[in-house]
Amino acid sequence: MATNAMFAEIAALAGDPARSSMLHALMDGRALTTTMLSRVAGISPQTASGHLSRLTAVGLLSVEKQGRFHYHRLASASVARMLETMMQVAAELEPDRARLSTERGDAELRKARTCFDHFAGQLGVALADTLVAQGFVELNAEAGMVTEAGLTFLDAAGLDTRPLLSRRTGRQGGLLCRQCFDWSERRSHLGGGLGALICTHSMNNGWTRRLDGTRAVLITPKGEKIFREAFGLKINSRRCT
Amino acid sequence: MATNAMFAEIAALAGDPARSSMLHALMDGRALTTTMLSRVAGISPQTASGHLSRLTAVGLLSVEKQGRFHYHRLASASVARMLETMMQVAAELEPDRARLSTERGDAELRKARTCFDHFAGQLGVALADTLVAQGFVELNAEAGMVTEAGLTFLDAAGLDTRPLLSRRTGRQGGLLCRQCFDWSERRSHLGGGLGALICTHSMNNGWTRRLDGTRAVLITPKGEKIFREAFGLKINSRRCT
DNA sequence: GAGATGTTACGGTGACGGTCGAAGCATCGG
DNA sequence: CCGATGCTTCGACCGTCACCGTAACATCTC
Repeated sequence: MATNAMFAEIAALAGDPARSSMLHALMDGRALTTTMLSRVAGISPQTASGHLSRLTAVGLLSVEKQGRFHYHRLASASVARMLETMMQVAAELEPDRARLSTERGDAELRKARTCFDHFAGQLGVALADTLVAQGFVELNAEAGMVTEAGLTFLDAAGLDTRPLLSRRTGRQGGLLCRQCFDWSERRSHLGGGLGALICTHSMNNGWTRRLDGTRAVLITPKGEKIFREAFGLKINSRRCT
Repeated sequence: MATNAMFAEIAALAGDPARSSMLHALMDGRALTTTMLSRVAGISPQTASGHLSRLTAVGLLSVEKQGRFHYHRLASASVARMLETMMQVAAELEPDRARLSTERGDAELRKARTCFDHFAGQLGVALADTLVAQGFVELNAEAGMVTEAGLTFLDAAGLDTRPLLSRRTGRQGGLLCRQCFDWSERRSHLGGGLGALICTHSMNNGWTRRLDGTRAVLITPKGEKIFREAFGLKINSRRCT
């Protein structure tokens, strides 16, 4: 099998701690510079440069030059999903799960973060929960679907679902969509095109914004009001455990 | 992040060519002995034993001792899905895709094979296609769903869908199910619980059987008749390209 | 019990690759 | 034009790990 060698190469690239750190830092879909990533990984810029060159050469990353800065990002959504899946297995195999809750800087990450192109953490799970509770979305461990009522609701909320509907295949149910397993909440939340739509719309309309330098996401007062009143979200009652 | 170290360790384990070969050999869900796996990887049994110990220690594999034989298998469906996802990225990043079609022993693999617990290859894709064409299943790039008519059809074909229905969450559509992207056909096919149900039922009823030592699957005359008459499958017209 | 087979443990060897310092190139600002 | 910043390449060092012999243990067969 020809892909076997490529498989091993990809896994080996992801297997180095320094490269692994950099890939994780890029999992929110943003682009970071070489020096930024070297600091994340705790290595010198020279070493980071070599790593990033290799990751780009095989196609895991893509590079965009802006002046003297080189911005690196994940090359595709497939790569992001691969990292998510590996992350999930890593979380499952983690021997001492109790330590997770007492992790130092993770509190904000656990509350709300981006997962390449959609929300995760308590915000992501709570959004999925409230949409399910209102019958707008169906979700199980294997897949998800937006109901007809859900499409109407999303349109009313100002989210343009037309680009998603173009991918629609059948007519019997609603819009089939991807579900993503949350490694910190150990629950399913919305991913795929629908998750991306909600996330970008929230960012563009000031409902949420990124905390600089991390994957953590801040819910603005405006966003909290909208999430509570329009979506029926109760994020505040969901304390960190 | 505590899972970062575990992530790197998992990736590093999968990154060695010898271990990668063994993991691929186990991707059909069967259990193989240490010596069998050493032959697959082209290394000595001693070396293979060491590799398998490490893979088991972190939890990627599980071992079952039967007399002097040690049977190794993938520890969970999560691990299998992780390997599938990595396989998909590897296929996407493969530089010369034309070579795939002329690959030596891959012809049988491309025709019909198992993907941990469900069918893949031309058989898997054709099964999905015919079920979609008859309105029994809806499928897009992100998810899948069995319609009410599909559930009726499966029951009539002798497949017990009750264990799947217990996971069902909503009532509006049908049964949400996992879709799996086929790295050789570059199309979606049925995975998850539904895919596993079809595969095990086919194996148990003699519709298909495994070609010894590989992931390739042989469609028996009985199975071909059933697939053609009951499922409306046209696998023979789909020649290797 | 004796021989054969499957598996694991140990020690030594060799190669791959991660790391940083030094140096060179590109870009921005003054 | 010149210094500063970001990035890359090169060379050398060094730790890690895959690999195989050899040997020991477990199990099955005769």
